Amino acid sequence: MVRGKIEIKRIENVTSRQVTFSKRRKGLLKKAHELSVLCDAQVAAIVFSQNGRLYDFASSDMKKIMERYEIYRREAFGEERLQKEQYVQELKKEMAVMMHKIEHLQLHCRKVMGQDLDLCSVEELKELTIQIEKSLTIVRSRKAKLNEDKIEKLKAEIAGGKCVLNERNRLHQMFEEKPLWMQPRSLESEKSEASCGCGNMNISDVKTDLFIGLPES
Amino acid sequence: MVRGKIEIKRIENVTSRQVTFSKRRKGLLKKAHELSVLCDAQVAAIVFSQNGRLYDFASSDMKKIMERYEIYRREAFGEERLQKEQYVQELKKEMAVMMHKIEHLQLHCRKVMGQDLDLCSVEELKELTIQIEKSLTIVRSRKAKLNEDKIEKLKAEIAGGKCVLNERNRLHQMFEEKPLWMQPRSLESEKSEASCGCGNMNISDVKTDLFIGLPES
DNA sequence: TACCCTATCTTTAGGCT
DNA sequence: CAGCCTAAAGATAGGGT
Repeated sequence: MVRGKIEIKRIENVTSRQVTFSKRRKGLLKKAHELSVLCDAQVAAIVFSQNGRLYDFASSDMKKIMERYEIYRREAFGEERLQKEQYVQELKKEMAVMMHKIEHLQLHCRKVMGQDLDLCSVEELKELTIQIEKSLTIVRSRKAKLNEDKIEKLKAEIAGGKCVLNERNRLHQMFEEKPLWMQPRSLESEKSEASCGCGNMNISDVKTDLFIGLPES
Repeated sequence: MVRGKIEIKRIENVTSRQVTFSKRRKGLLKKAHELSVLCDAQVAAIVFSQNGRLYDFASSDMKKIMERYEIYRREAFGEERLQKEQYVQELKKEMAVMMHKIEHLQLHCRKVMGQDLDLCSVEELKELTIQIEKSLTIVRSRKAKLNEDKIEKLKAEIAGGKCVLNERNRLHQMFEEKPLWMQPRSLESEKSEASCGCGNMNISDVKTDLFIGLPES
C-alpha cells in the first residue's frame, strides 16, 4: 500500500483511527453543508464517535428534518407510536372499568344507606333488609364488646388507683400526719397535683372518681 | 473561474444544480459509509432533494441513531414527547385517584356491612350504628310501601275475581248446586289462609288466598 | 490532543455523448 | 437524464511538530 491509499475497513490502530475519524468527520460535515448550500437541499448528518461524543450537521432545524424523515419511513416508525397509542388506549379502557366499578360500589353503598331504592324490587329490598339487620347486629356486638373492654380496663385502673391511695395513706399514718388530701387545699395545689407525674389522662379520671367520695373540707 | 473551482453558494443553473446534487449526494453518502466503517462510528445522513425525494444512509438502525440523538438534544425534542408523557402521567394520576376512591368506597361498604370493624373506634361504631339504623328504617318503610301497593293491587284483582265468582255462583244456583267454597274445608286450606297478608307476604300467599275460593276439583 | 505538511488519492465541475 | 472523460480542486494518510 503506497502513501495515502487505504482499504475501507475498520482501522485497527487506535491513534490512526482517531485521527482519521477527526479528519473525515470534519470532511463529512463540510460536504453535507456544501451539498445543502449548493443544491438547496435539506441535509442532516449525525455522527457518534466511539467515545459516544456527538457531532452533527443540519441544514435547517434537525427536528423538522427528522420529522420529515419519519413521515417517509412511516412503516418503520409508526409501530412505536402505535404501541404508545395502544398503551394509552389500554389505560383508558382500564379507567372505564374502574369508573364502572366505582359506580357499582356507589350504587351499592347508597342502597345500603337506604338511598336510591326506587328501582329495587321487593325481593331486593328483602335481601337488603336482611343484610342491614345482620350488619346492625355485628356492629352493635362489636360496639358492646369494645365498651365492655373499656369498662374492664377502667375497673382495673380504679383498683390500681385505690392501691396507690391506700399506700399513701399508710405512709402518712406512719409519719403521724394527716394525709395531704385531708388538709384544706388551695386551688393551686389542686392544680399542680392534677398535672403532676403520672401521665396526663387516665389516672386523672380515676382521681376524679376517687375525689367524689372525699371530704371537701 | 477556471475549470472545476466553484463558490459554495446556491447553484442557479437548474441542470447544473441537479447534476451536482446527484454527484455530491452520492459522495456524501459514500463518505458517511466510509467514516462509519473506518472509524467504527455510528453515522447517519439524511438528504432531501428539492423535489422532496429522500436519500439516506445509516450505519446502523436509523431509529436507534435518532433516538440516541434525541437523548443528546433532549431540550430541543423533549417538549412534544414530554407532552405525551405528561398526558400519560395525568392518566395514571387519575387512575391512582380512582383506585383510592374504590378502596375508600370498598372500605365504607364493608364497614356498613359490618366487616373490618377492628379498627373502628367506639365513636365510629356509634355513628355507624345510627347510620345503619336509619338505613334500616328507610329500607323497611320502602318495602312496606311497596307491599301495601301490591296489596292494594291484589285487592283490586280479588274484587275482579269475586265478580267472576259471583257469576259462577249465580250459575251454580241456576243449576241448584252448592258452590264448592260453601262446603266444609280441609285444615290445609285454613292454614294457608292464616299465613296470608301480614308478615312475609308475597305473591304465593295471595295466590293461596285466591285458591281458597276456587273449587279443588 | 491538535495542527501542519505534502504526496497521493478521491471527488467533482464542466464538457461531451 | 444518465454516464463517461478529464483536469483541477479537494480530501486525507502518514509523518512530523
